[in-house]
Amino acid sequence: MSAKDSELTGVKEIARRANVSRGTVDRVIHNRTGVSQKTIDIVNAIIKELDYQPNIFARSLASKKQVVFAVLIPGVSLETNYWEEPLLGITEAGAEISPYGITLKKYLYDLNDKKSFLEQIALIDLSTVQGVLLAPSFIEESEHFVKKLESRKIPYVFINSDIQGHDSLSYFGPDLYKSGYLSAHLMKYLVKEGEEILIVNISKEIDNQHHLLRKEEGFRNYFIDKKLTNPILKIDIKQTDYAYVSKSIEDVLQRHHVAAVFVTNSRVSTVAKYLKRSGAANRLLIGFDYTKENLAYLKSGDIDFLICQKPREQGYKGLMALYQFVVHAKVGEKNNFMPIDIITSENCDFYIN
Amino acid sequence: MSAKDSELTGVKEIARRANVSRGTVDRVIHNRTGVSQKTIDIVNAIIKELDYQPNIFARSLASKKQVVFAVLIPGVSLETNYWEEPLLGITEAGAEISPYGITLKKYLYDLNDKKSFLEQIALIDLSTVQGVLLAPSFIEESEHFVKKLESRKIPYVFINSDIQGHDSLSYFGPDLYKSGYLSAHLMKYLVKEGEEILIVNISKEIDNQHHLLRKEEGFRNYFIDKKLTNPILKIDIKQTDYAYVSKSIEDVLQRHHVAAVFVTNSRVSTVAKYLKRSGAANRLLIGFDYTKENLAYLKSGDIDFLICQKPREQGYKGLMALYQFVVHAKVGEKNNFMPIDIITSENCDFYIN
DNA sequence: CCTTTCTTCGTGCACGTGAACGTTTATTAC
DNA sequence: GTAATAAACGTTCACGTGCACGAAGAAAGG
Repeated sequence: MSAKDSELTGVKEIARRANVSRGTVDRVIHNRTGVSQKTIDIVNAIIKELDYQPNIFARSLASKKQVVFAVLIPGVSLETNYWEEPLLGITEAGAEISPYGITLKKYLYDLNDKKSFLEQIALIDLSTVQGVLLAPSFIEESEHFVKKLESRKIPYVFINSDIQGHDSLSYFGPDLYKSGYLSAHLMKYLVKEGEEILIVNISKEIDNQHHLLRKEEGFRNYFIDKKLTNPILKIDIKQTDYAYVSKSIEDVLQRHHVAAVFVTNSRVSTVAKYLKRSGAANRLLIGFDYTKENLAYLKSGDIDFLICQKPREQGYKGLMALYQFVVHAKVGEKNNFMPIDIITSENCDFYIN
Repeated sequence: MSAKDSELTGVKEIARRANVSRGTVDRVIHNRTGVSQKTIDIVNAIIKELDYQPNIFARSLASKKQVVFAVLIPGVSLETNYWEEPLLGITEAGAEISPYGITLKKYLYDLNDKKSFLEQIALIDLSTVQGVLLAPSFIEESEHFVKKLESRKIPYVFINSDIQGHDSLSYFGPDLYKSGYLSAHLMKYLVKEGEEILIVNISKEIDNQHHLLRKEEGFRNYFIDKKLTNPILKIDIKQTDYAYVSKSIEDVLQRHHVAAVFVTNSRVSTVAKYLKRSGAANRLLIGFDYTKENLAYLKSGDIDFLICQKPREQGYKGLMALYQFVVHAKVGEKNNFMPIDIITSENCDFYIN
């Protein structure tokens, strides 16, 4: 750590102990050719023994190589500007580490369009990339992509939603199951026993987004765990425009007496809009994310609660974790669940995304 | 920014343009002696023109100097472990920047003892310190200290509470006035018009801690702004032990019919303890901070709301701001108010301090 | 045995800055 | 005017690492 240990550390010391030159040690460290297996083993043993950490200052000085991170997340869409926030956090972290020679390349895909996800992936030149930060919105395609990353030994960090069973460096985002669970908990307080509850999934790609599915699972399991008898209805709405959404909701509300609505993503404002216009705003409405539209309906009383999970921090911390690993070889926690913030009209003015 | 600009930047280029040697430029940059005023002016002009930013890698490589930051905050006390959290954030940031040669020196004082604050200050050897992160709990003493820092041109960052009118680099903490204001807002929802409200300040050094005073001010002003008629009582309790606190509260409660209690700091658990024991827990109780004790009373229903303001993040961001300034000469926002989180028994399990 | 080729390794320069040391020029003292 | 001193500036090495170049030795082929 301290500068005085210089005689006991560094490539020079390793070389001295191994009775080889600095160049040879360097070759071992960088897995370059031209070293006998015997020497490799000796050097590696000493590296391990000394717990050698390369001096990143000297390294960056000597090498003109820039470290490049690819960022693969949704862009802002017409229906929601949610993804502005993670991007802000990412940009902030990017600015912080840019003095250390890190460059970001951003690839923004359309959350409504699986094809654009693949297109953006195709644009990433993996041979020039030392790490990837991604939101794995489409399960299968993401899995395929991260397998490619793994085979190339490129570290990657998930944000916003996780894919289990893969060797990601870490995950920063909600505990999806628990956010659904908490939403149910909140709802229980405000509906009476036996009243009907409606779950609304709005997404062109519902089946591919386990994001929504996990939340629904958590929500339902709360009612099961607590042995509550409220009937739970559900609709999947695969078009995101207002006309289609409102019609779908209307359909259900005509046939059922729904006391509370749970929208599994930030599209809750679309539902709020309909409920308000149709004069049915007295129903309890819970949804996700502190977007501009949602905020307006929260303030007007049409949305009762918004669940929010620090989108900006997800981006910031996700990128930082990647940086800490790639540059400093520091491994942090694998799962980093964001707090589940409950936003109401009372505290919304003080919330920071 | 990029490595290719190397010919156009750096000390070498400055020297070339000024027709002097690198050594002379170096002397100007570091305000060392041995350069004529004329040369100094020329070099400085060029530095400004080129917007020269020293290469921190080369700098740290060449210089064995360690950067030292002093951290001056309260230690954990018997009554509250609140200060664990800022310290955690500080330690986390410290670990992150330690590869860049930053060392922390921690000076923990007793929040209940003004003398210990002065003692810790006396321990700080300012000639070895390049920056200070502090919680200015005692107004006058803090002012005196930061004046000394200013005269030595040592940058400093406030956390937790701010002192106006000083040249701090920045502030990370609550907008005290607004947190009082929001508390009042919450309280309004749950008391009826005309019911009596009690403000409780618990601290050995109330008069010195504008922390408490500003919160009270915000709280009172809400009721004034909204033209509410609830009588507002107040007690200052200058001993922090349970016996004394409970007696003080009991005193008031016997003489008044109090519907709601607002405790201006984390000592709210002491009040909760009394209310619970005395069987008077049906009163609304609002206080501050996500401490272990408070959490227990929140879950048991004896505390209704906790206002919390990211103590850990205050520490983390405060130290980072200091680092960004000292090492990268980056100036961020001066006032960084933390979000005002409302913790209830519903979301407390998901909160991150 | 000599030449060629390949494997294995050592040496030296470069990165941009800090700082000690050396050199030149200007100033002062006698 | 000369020596002594001070002021102003130039030169050089060091920091730890990456990388190009080339050397030494072993292996292979004739």
